[in-house]
Amino acid sequence: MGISERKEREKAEREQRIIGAAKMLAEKDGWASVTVRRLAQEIEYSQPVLYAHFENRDAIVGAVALEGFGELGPVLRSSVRRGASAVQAMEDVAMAYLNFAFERPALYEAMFVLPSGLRFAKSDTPQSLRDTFGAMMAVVEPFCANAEVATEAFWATLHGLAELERHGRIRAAFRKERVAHIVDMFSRRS
Amino acid sequence: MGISERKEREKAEREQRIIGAAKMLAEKDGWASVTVRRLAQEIEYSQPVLYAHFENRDAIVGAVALEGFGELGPVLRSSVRRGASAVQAMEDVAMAYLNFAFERPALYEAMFVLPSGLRFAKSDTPQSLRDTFGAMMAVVEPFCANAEVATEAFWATLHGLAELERHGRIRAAFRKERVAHIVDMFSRRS
DNA sequence: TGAATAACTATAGCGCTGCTAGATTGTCAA
DNA sequence: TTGACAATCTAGCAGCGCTATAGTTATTCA
Repeated sequence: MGISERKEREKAEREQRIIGAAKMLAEKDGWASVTVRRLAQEIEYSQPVLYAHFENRDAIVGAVALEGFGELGPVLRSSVRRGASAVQAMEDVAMAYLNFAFERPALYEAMFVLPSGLRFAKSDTPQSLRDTFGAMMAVVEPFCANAEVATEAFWATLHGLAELERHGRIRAAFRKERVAHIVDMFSRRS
Repeated sequence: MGISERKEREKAEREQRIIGAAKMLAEKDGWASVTVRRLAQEIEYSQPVLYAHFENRDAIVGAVALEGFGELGPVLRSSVRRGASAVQAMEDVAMAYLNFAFERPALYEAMFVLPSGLRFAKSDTPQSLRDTFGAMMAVVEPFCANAEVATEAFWATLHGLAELERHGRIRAAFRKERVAHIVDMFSRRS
């Protein structure tokens, strides 16, 4: 039955094209301009075809978000310089996180802001999500007794910094000072 | 010229009714269900009337957001218990901030997440926004040399905690532990 | 007081959205 | 070749933000 396998392959391919088109359009013109109609046009199929792949528009955002986590984890891990101290490692991860948020705003938005139907901190949390959390925990762990709680706090701080700066709530010019401050705080033994 | 004054009064009244209706609908069914049509129906005028008050839908969100800041500042200030130590004061403000975010999610969303056209950290920043920032700075100041940067970091942490928990990214059950952890960190002299 | 003017408000419509029922086309087994 | 099934498209619904235009009401002046 090579036929059904080919069909499955083609379907997976098309699904990837939808996700790619969504990613591209979102990065280019923002998520508001990512409409099902435009995506359909992009992949050269009619609108209803998309609903054979995704339950609704949110699910498409969710698929992009998942790809984002697939990227963010490795980005954070590889951001740590060779031979870096534990403090430097934490600073590297913090800066890498913020750079990711600012350089890929649409992707970041899909991952953390838009409704996407993704579940976290639950049994069905995908591996890439756990990996990303793990990458952050790796640099927090050396300093804290309760690593999970501390990592959640660390993550929240980075997310808050990214969001407030992205919305112009805090001064972009002082990003480095803020990172220095929070790394200084998180890197004290307790 | 009492006539034009009466008209101005009526217009201001109607504007308040629009904002009130938006707030109410948003809290009840979420911002997605706050449509210009529904607001028009709510205040018993036709749709175009709303555009005599606000440039567009976002501006209505912005007006609600501004009211939110008018509430949040005083809430934070009055949250500090009488005779509280500096550390307790910081914890009180942190908890009050998170409670506000979770108890008034729609209001909080308007203030920090949705596009609202509000400017921050600029010369035209409204007083209520400065007040809110000041309320947070008041509890951070005693511990930090660069109070503004530290306050931005503190605020970012609280915002991150609120958003990640609201989206189910971190475990709601550990809120208190996280707050204890971040207060512990922020309340060390540097 | 009655006509002219200005201010206000409603109707109706545009182009867009997410989503789907039903018709149509293409594919494959009998 | 034909019938069944799956894949796909056409066409449409109800709703959205927003606005041009028409109509009504209130105000002003002769």
